[in-house]
Amino acid sequence: MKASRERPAATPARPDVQEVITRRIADAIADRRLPPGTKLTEERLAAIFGVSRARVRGALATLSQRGIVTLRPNRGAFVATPSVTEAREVFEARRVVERGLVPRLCRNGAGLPPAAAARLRAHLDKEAAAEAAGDRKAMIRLSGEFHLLLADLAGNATLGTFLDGLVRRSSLVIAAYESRPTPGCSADEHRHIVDALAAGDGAAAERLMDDHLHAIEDRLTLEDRAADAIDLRAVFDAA
Amino acid sequence: MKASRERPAATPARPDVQEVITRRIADAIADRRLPPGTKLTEERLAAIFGVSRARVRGALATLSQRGIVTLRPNRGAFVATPSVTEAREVFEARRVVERGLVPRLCRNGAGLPPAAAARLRAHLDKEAAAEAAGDRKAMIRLSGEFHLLLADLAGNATLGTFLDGLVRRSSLVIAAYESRPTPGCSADEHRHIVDALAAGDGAAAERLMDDHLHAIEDRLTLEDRAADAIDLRAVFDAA
DNA sequence: CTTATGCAGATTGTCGACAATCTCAGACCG
DNA sequence: CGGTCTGAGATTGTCGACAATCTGCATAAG
Repeated sequence: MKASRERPAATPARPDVQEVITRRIADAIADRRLPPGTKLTEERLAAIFGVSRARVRGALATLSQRGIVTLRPNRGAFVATPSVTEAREVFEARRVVERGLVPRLCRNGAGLPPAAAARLRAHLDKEAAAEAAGDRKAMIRLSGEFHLLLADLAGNATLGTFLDGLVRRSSLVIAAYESRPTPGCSADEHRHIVDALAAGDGAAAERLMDDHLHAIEDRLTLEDRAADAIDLRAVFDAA
Repeated sequence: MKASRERPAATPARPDVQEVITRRIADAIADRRLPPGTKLTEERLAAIFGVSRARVRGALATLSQRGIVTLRPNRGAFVATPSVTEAREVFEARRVVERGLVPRLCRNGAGLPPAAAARLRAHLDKEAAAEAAGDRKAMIRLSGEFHLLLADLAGNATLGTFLDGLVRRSSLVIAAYESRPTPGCSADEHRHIVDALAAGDGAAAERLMDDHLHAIEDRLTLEDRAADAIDLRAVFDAA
């Protein structure tokens, strides 16, 4: 009557407090309710979530490892403000991973499995609806979820969780470096990618994916402008 | 007199206990001194390292996030024993990442920068020396470091730390699933890859890298055989 | 008026103690 | 003889308290 190590249903309703707090903070950051640089005071968060400080501390530690929170010794935790080089690294990493996903999605020209195509089309419809409604918050969220959906359909959880971290960091990068309130976003580009995948044209899909990620990066003004990164002497020597 | 956020030399000799413990455990696992499945009792480790349990706890938590330690609620921490699907995922992820590294290493056919080539050749020599001396421990370590060196030379820290985790997990997979004491390892294959990179032949390098990683995977007997994964009924129904 | 100095409040870092849970062995029963 | 139950020991989960450190403001000196 032993339920062996993998318990499919033996752990039905254990929310695992630590995990929940971690995700709530992560989601708040992804939704831009907590912009880059925000101080995350342990005691305040502990009070908000009704848990002990140790719990919040643990959550902040894991978020720090995922690169979306910065831990400064004796200073506390802050929502990460990615540096310019870090921003470029994140997009480069995404291009590597997401291009690598393509062959798994359209197996040697056979194209997407019907179920996968259906899920992607459904997602594209949601994106279109959000765009039509002008729901900016939903657009941001759905745009990220599109890429995670691809990882999910590729069926590699290891790459999936890595990509999840990259997408979250991308969101942070965009929050830190976007100049205008984003021109037209890119729901169309997603659709083109799905079309190529469905047609089994891997080469085209890889190219479109690469272009898409480059386009997102190019929309940003990736240059140091954070207050504490400015070299005051250089600023005034130039004048 | 402010030393702004990035302190190049202001934090010279702060070992950061937590980090040190994490790495010492991780290295012990990589060196196979702690084989898959080993119980990691908090109090015992705390006594060994001369620190409080909370510190060990933190270290185990981060190792758990990197996938080389498994945390079972109310049971404690164990060196991870990757499942077969997880093993395949890790190698697939490595193929994606390491193939993606190639274009950055030999920029559009220009080949490796001289400094990079020198470091790689020096590493190959060390590998050859270890193989000649029959130093199995060193061979394992150097073989992993070769791939990390590639990530380092590619200059993307984000992909680098991800690959570091993948290499460590690969080591765990090999420890769990290798049948014989490894035939001839693969120092030669590393040399071929470096040759292709130096020649600026990216396509060849990608192919060699892919083959190399497939070869490592194929040397393993990737089938469930862990005691608690065997379905006794199926075993005897077949007879 | 600008620049040092010292103090108070707030926040993080660390630890030990207690409660909850699991493991294992031996006793007990069918 | 095999299976179940109970208890002791060991281990993990959780929390609150105290010390160390930082931040900002008031005060004093130049």
